Amino acid sequence: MNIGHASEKSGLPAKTIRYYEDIGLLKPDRSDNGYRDYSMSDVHKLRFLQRARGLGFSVEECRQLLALYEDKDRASSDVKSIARTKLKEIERKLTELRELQHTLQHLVAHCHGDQRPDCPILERISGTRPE
Amino acid sequence: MNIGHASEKSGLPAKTIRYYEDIGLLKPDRSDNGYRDYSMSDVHKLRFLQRARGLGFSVEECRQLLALYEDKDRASSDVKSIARTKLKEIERKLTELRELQHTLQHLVAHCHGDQRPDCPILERISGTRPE
DNA sequence: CTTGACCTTCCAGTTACTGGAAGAATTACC
DNA sequence: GGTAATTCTTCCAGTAACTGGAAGGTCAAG
Repeated sequence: MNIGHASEKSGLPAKTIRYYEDIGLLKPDRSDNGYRDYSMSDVHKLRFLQRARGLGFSVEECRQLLALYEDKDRASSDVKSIARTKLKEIERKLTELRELQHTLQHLVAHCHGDQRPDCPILERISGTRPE
Repeated sequence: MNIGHASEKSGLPAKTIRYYEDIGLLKPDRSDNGYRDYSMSDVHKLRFLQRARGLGFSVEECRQLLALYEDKDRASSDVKSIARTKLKEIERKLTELRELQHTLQHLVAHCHGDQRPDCPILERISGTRPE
């Protein structure tokens, strides 16, 4: 599969896909014509990268998460340790996202565009006064 | 409140706080000595920025979300429209985060570090085969 | 057989910070 | 009161993670 198709399947621009190769996140085969040739596994990685980056994980965190898949020979305790660390992070993100969700839901349901000077949107957005 | 204290309260480095001022996300008062002076409202904004950026929202998206608070005189239909758009985005992020969470939970619970060549971690991480 | 879409590499520009220098203001200690 | 450490200021340069564009090779359609 060439880069255009991989781009469609993963939701990442071709530019970004080449960049991820540059920094060593994946290394697709090359066809005889020199074109990159992406396997299904490559596409899975790209799709994962597209998601994880959009969820605020850094490229280095993504590299670690991909390594959980790549390093199947890694001691399972290492894998579990990394996974557990990331799980805590995910739970934090889930909580924060739900708080933001509730705030915006409240805004949609109750905001009338008035000038109330004590509008508490930000307090709740910022998590200072979680609902 | 000076920048060091605002940094502590918001979880953002002072450098980043000054940067956010440079690009117009907030404009704290200045004390007589020239030091920046942050109000509680400023700190709420900073805390919100810290969270929203960590959840994968761009600075421009954050600017829009802050505007929901700032522009209280904006027509409520505009506010609601923006909020609804962001709500869809948040729901997508929540779904993706939960999928990633389930994958890692599975990994912690069942991975034994073996060499199974058909290890389906990535398929599930990438959302190609959601659980 | 050429036109157009898609691929290649390379180099420069953008976004969102991040580090460090040089100097002024405040606080902490003797 | 003096001075040393801390915290603040601005400015300028560097990094991370892309993103755009040029110059050119490959390939499928008409």
